[in-house]
Order: sequence, then C-alpha cells, then structure tokens
Amino acid sequence: MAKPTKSARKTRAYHHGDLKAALVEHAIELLRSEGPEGLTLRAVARAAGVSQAAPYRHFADRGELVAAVAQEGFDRMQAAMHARAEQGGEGMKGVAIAYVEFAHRNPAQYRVMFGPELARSEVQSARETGRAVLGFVAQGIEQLQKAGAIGPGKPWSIAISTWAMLHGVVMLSLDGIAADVMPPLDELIEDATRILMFGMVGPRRG
Amino acid sequence: MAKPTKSARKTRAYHHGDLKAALVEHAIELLRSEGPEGLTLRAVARAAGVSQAAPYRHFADRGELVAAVAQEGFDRMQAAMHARAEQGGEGMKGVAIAYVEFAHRNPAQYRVMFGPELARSEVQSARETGRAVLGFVAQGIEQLQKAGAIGPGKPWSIAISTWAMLHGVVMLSLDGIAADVMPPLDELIEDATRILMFGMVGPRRG
DNA sequence: ACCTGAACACCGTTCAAGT
DNA sequence: ACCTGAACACCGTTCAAGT
Repeated sequence: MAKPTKSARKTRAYHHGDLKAALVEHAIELLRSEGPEGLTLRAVARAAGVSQAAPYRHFADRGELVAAVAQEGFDRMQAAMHARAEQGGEGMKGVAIAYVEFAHRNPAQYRVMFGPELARSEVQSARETGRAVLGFVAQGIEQLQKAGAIGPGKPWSIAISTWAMLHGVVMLSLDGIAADVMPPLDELIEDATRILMFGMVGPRRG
Repeated sequence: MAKPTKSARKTRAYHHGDLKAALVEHAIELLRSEGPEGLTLRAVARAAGVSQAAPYRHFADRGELVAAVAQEGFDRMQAAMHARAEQGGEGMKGVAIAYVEFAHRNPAQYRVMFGPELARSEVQSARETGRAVLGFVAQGIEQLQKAGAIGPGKPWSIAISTWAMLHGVVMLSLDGIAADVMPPLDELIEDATRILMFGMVGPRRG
C-alpha cells in the first residue's frame, strides 16, 4: 500500500491544495522506503503525481526540499526529547535514549538532518533548528550544574562533547560498523552515558 | 598546476602502467579539490586521461573505487596514530589529536572513510580496515587498564564510546555546526578527552 | 498563479567493437 | 589484455508554453 499508482496523477486533490506540504510528506515516505539515495526531486514529484518541474514552484532547488525534510525531523526529535525530559526521573540518560531512539526509528531522515548536505546548506532556518537541539542539551547541563549533579565547565563545550558521543554511537550502530564486536544498543548507551556523567563530575575527591 | 590538460589524453604514460593506482590517486586529488560530490567515476577517468568506460577494467563499480580511496585513508591514518603513540608521553590524548588532525587535513577523504557509502559497501577489506582502527583504540585501552590508569570495563565498549566522541567532534567541526558557539578545536579536544579519561576512571573513591 | 513538456548537461553502467 | 564510442536509464535544473 501507499504505492503511488498512475491514477494519482489524475487525482485533482493537490491541485489547489498544499503541494508544498505534500511534497515534504512524500519525501519523508520515500526516505523511509528507499533510503537516502531515494530522495530525488524527480521521484518525489512522481510520488506526488506532478511533473518533474512542479516542485520548483515551491522549492528553489533540491537543497530546500532537503532542508524542509530536516526541519520536520528536528521538530519531531525535539518534541520527543522534551516529552522524555518532562516525564522526569531519568535525567540526561532519558534524553539520550530519546535521541538514539529517534535516530533508530528514522534512520534515513536522521542522516539527512545531520549529514553534510544540510551542514553546507544555505538554508538558515534548518541550521538554526539543529543548533536549537544542541542548545537544549546545553540547557539541561546548566540545570544539572545548578543542582550540583555535575561539576563545573563551559556548558556549550560539555554539550558538544555530549552530542558528539551520542551522534557517534548512533552512526556506528546505524552503519553497522564493527557489528560483530558491537554490544547491544541499550548496553552501549548505558556505558556511554556513564562515561559522560562521571567524566563531567571530574576528579572531585581525587 | 596539477590541472589535467587535454594533452594528458595523448600521454601514453598510463598505457601499460598502473592505471588502477593512478585512478585512486586522481580520485584523492579530486576529493581534495572538489569535495565529496566531485568524486564521480567519469571525472576521475577524465583526470586520468582515459575514457569513461576504462575504470571498469579495474573496478567493478563506483563502490570499489570509493573503497580503495577509503583504504588509502585508513592506512595513512593508522600510520599517523601509530607514530604519535610511539612518540610517547601523551597517552590517549596524543592518539586523539592524531585522529582529529588527520580528519582536518583530509576532510573529504575522512567523510568517505566514515560515510554511509562505505558502511553499506560490499567490499570486505575496507570494512575490516575500519574495524582495525577501532581495534587499535581498544588495544590502547587494554594497555591503560593494565597500567591501572583507567578503571575496568569491556575494552570494546569503551573503545566504541571513545571513537564515537572523536567522530562526533570531527563531524561537528568539519560541518561547521554551531560554529558561532564552538570553542577552538584544541580546547574541544582537551575537554572531550578529559571527560573520557575521568569517565573511564569511574567512581573510584566515591 | 500554478503546472506541463521538452530540453540541456550531467551521472553510473553496459556492450559491441577496436588494437 | 586493455581501452574506446555509443548507448540506456537515470539525475538536477531551466524555460517556453499552456490553463
């Protein structure tokens, strides 16, 4: 199902509807079913039942579509992390789990969100949203510092190190690198967050 | 200079020479001058002064060329890390610096080495070399454990966490994500390795 | 205002044919 | 044994033309 038939071309549904939003939706679907290399402007147009030139009425180029797809991902990811944080009790580990879980449920979209394509993108909004996620982590670190749970240090520097490890863990497991010696994901998250927590505390009573 | 002129096509230099090696060299050059998106089979063939079909005598497909480029990168990276490690005195931090420095001197090739393309590659040798680098880190961790410098734990799990953070730091800085709040690279490496070291030690005299 | 059809310059890949 | 030329099915992008 959800396979775009040729009859979709006849459906006048998108005609005066929101083609832009429809294109983003189809792009995410394609990403899910075909992977990153399936995200071509022409394929998205075909899925939406419009001509190959139609998307150019709504996006200046392929990069803008990619940015819109990333944007949608950042929004959902941020919501998932907030939800888990407000659920409470777990602290940083909960947010870390939310982060890694999002990546594993949306592997192709995650790659788009944190891939080189978007990083070099001219689209400002997407880059800003990406930084907002990092800001969220920095905020959490500041709160943990205030609560005395972790030691001092520049919150942004610690946030980047934290993000770096989460991103690295996600990439390794998504790519299946060293799969034969890779511990189960939850065990890996456990170890990684433990290292981060103790590392942040630092040599307190050394 | 090093700009492939049309006269290169007339040069019989590669004719019975090692076209395969020449293609890999030109691929790395292209990567350096044009970035990852410049690494096309046709462009490499043009740079080498042969027809677009010629590379297929030496590589089954684009993926095999990419794997060969990655292989060359892994070899050089491993050599750099070894050299730094045998230089002695710095411990893990020295190896970490060698890792990050290689990435910054060969940004496009680094992306190829640790990108999704190679991860999904069928080429066994490249994946094995990638794992060898990880094995090198695991080895270093075991030695540190034996020396009592860091606490206990599964070396592979710690190695993956360590690699994850280095990879993440590299990616963030190469992509220029959060560039406006990003601390200088050496400062970031300092913070990251400190977190890793103290994190590995764990709650010793807690 | 929004979309189509045809075109251009690129890809990766294949295959008959040349030396 | 190694390479070329031409072809096929794909891209992203542009532009005149249709409604």
